[in-house]
Amino acid sequence: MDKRGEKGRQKIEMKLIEYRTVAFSKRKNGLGKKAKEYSNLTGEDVGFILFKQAGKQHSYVSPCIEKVIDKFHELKKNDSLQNHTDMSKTNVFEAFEDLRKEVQAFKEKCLDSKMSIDKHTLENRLKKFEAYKSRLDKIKKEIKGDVPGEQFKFISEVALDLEEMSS
Amino acid sequence: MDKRGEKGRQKIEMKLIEYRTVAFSKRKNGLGKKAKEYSNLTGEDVGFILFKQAGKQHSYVSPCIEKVIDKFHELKKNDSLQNHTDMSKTNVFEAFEDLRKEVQAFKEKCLDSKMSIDKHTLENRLKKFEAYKSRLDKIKKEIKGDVPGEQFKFISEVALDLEEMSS
DNA sequence: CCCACTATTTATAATGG
DNA sequence: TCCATTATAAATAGTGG
Repeated sequence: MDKRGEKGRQKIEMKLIEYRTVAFSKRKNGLGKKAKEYSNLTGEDVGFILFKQAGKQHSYVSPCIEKVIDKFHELKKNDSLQNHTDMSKTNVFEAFEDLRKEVQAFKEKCLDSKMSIDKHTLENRLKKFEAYKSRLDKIKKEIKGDVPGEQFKFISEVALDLEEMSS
Repeated sequence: MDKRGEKGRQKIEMKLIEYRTVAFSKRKNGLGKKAKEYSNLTGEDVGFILFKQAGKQHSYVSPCIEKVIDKFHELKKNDSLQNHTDMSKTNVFEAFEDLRKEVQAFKEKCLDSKMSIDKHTLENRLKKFEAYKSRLDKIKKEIKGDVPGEQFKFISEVALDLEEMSS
């Protein structure tokens, strides 16, 4: 008998659908799996954030990102005491977005031949980059021991329910 | 003739491999596609970040996250002038991670029956949540008009080359 | 990097527990 | 939410341009 149309995967139009908790859960897991595979293959660390809109079913926070952020704060304290470096950032994502901006600005200055960078500024920038970089290394090293059974890759996820508290 | 083993997809072990730029590019695109599909289906906004390690081939920044962050800064200025609200956060990811922490702390206080929350504190918290929420709404509204051809969903990506500047 | 093609693997929709 | 099964859809490794 012809089983087509009865069961098995059916094509889904990519538009907003509701109350498909099982399907959403599978896709969220799939997204995490793909991110982890990409990370394992390339060596890049991957983080992602889900912003949940309305009063949907639930909000979810993986323990992994909590751990990374806690460690980040802990190391921030130690670094500022020991090295007197600028450790003002309070969030891994923010710190690295900040670093990206600095790298970009630095590149632009280098490419602009009309403007020469003085050595003091250059040294300060490089110091800051080194500080951030060593902090990431420390975080990765510290977390590695806490995550049992698999190679540490920075796969993290945060889901927020934005409406939940204000209604 | 038997074409198995000659071409077509082969199984790949999920460990670090190098110089597979084409394969990586395909997987990065796939990751973005999956994130966009998830976002379109659920209505949640999704952001992800790639932390690139060593001096690999390239670093990539999508224009989308730039636009969101620029808009965030622009609205921050306006909000603080017009509403005198606390708009100290300088980064979308940081702001929402911060919000998540506040929500969590608030929940814990509510569940702790030994501790009653005074109305003044409660009102201040709700005000702050409302301010963040309206800012996200504004960002989404503003960006929507700038992204041609598709429904706005917060799919953003940042790749960093951490080693590039310090070597 | 892009595109296109093919053969295969992987993800997942539907369903039931 | 989890697990399992099945059939199909989608992703992608390998290759060449």
